[in-house]
Amino acid sequence: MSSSDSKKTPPRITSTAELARYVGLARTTVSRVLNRQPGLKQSTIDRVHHALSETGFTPNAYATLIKGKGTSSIGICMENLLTPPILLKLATLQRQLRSQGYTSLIEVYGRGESRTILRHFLSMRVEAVVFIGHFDTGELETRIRELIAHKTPHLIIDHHGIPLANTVTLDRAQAMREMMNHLLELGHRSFGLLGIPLDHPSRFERIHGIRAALAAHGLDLPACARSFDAQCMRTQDFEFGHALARQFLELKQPPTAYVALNDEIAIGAMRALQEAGLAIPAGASVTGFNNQDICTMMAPLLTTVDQQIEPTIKTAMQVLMSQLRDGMPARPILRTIKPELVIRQSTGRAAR
Amino acid sequence: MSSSDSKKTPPRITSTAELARYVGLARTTVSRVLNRQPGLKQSTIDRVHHALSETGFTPNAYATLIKGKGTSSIGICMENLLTPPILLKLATLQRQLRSQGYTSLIEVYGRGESRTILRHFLSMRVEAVVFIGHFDTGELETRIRELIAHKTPHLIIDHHGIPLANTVTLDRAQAMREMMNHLLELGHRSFGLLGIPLDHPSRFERIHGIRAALAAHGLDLPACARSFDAQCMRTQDFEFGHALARQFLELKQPPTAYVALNDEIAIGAMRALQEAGLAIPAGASVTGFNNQDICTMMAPLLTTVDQQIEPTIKTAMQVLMSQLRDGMPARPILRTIKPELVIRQSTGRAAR
DNA sequence: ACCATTTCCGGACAGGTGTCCGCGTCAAGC
DNA sequence: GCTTGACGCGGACACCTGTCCGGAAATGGT
Repeated sequence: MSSSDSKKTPPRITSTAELARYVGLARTTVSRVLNRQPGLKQSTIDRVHHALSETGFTPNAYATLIKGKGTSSIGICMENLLTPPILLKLATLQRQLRSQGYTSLIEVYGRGESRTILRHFLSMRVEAVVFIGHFDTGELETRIRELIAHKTPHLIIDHHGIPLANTVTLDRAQAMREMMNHLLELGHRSFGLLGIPLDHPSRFERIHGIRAALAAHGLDLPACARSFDAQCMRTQDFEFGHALARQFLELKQPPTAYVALNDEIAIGAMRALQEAGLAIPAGASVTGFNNQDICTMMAPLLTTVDQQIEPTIKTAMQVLMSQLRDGMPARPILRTIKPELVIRQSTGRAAR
Repeated sequence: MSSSDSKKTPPRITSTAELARYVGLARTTVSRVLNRQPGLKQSTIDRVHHALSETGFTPNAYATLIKGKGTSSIGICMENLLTPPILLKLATLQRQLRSQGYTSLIEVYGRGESRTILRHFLSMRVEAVVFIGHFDTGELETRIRELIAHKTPHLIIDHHGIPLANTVTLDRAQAMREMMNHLLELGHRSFGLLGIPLDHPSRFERIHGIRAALAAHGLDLPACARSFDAQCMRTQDFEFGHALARQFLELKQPPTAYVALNDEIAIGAMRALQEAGLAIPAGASVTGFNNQDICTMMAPLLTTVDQQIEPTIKTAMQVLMSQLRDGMPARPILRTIKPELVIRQSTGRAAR
């Protein structure tokens, strides 16, 4: 009655010692099997493996990782604002990290929680921290300073404007320059900016690109472009775009071209314009940003800017891996990704 | 030269012992401060806290969690297929878990990787595992069996059809019944199903609801509904819906109402129908599923089904917490969420 | 039966933290 | 100057795994 009743309920094993007792071996022997050390009889190995699959035991990861010899884990932060392109980046990054043997700790958080999150990451001894998406610049900069002081590598994807941070970001100034050139060549001279305030720091890059393109044509930004966004309030993007466009339509001289912060706002605006009886692009041109799938499902198809997600993540991995290999760089790394203008049907010759 | 040069570079501290040496206290004293034990002078506490913020030291989580007495962590699994509603659920769930003191380990994986992921979770001693979204049923069932054998609580959100699993899911049969009733009352008698195969197990629920509604009106499913999807191939949903609708338009008698698996497919189909010169809803009705933001940006506004994400996650939390408190239930828990039909403009009286 | 070799045991240590306990120290009160 | 109490010190143990090492046991061959 000692060895024949184990067929029913394999006990719950929580340590290698218990497993060793269960199969009648020494703890060290079991450990050697688990770590594929040589000098073991095949029958012993099989015996352990059998018990392993029978009980579903897994060695406690925390015990192995105490020694601090590399946890092989990366912390990834994102803000609550989950948009499709950001998520695509997340999934791509996690897959590539896993293929390199790294596990990722992901935290989605709201404003003011970043301190807690970062402390959690550090207590988990992550080897690097990645931020994806847009954040509160001040809060983020504080976190970056802490990471640098802590000598933990970091990387920011898609948030430009923190000089001391390692950054991989789309060249949004270049994107806006190309977009504006496209519109200028079509004869547009008055522009409505949707979701892009003229003076908000987080949109500095875009405004800079717009201004440069206008200047190259001998035009002045405040004279021919207008924005209704006092500050950056991004919720319910579709509705937001819709409301903004309606505001523009109340002007005596509405703009002939609308440049939106993203595809959702552009689509909302398109709808408002169409509701007001304007044909697109005959009556007004509209441009988006991000080139999400939905752009090809609108009538008309939306002209937009492609984010180049694959190259972005590829570059991000390079920057990350080089830091993990060689340690933190002397100076912050900045890599910009070239955007790609995607011209479809929502832009056309200016009326008049 | 021994105590005045520490202003420049606070050393990198990696253990409480080092921190204790740094502030000139005993390791145990520091530990007591960190764990808020009574019987300590305020000045001592301040001294430690100051050094703490100065060096940015965080206790090694792995060392504390060795003992296995509750890691307070939950594993969350999702498939590569990241859709907005699924992500909204993820973010909501993670936030609620955090407010209850749990951290979440998130893994986004592709087919065939679930075994590795689950082993990782178990080695991290998670207290429960949550699956969000749609999965390969066979693979998922195997994982659930392992979890049950391992006495680890689990929960599946939004994947119906595994009897032995604890499940929280939208009542999709009910949703389809209501939707079909709506269409039947409008006079529709021939239906095109988009992305909903008639015999695929993962769509069983929906077909069941559709069949029930038809039967209540004395109608027969195969006679009046048709689907072109041989199997469940979901990539590029917009394109998919577009292609499916075009296929239907080649029939001699195209259906008067189209019922889509989700909003994206419905939008793609709407576009194909409109391109073919059909007005919606005058020429044909189209329905979506999920009630994503974009539904209100289409012309016409899309009739759809709301997922009730808040109640879903609230229920999920209840099921999770009850398991964590009282242990695994004797019988699997099944909670269904009542959907809400959202009637907008894309459905109308049947032509003829 | 003896010896050599393979294989396994069991003890030991390290790694960082939490906790308990006895003892030393220091200051305050009498 | 003594007692008393408050507070910090430092040793010890536990948690679980990986690894090393000497010795014991089993196995194989002759």
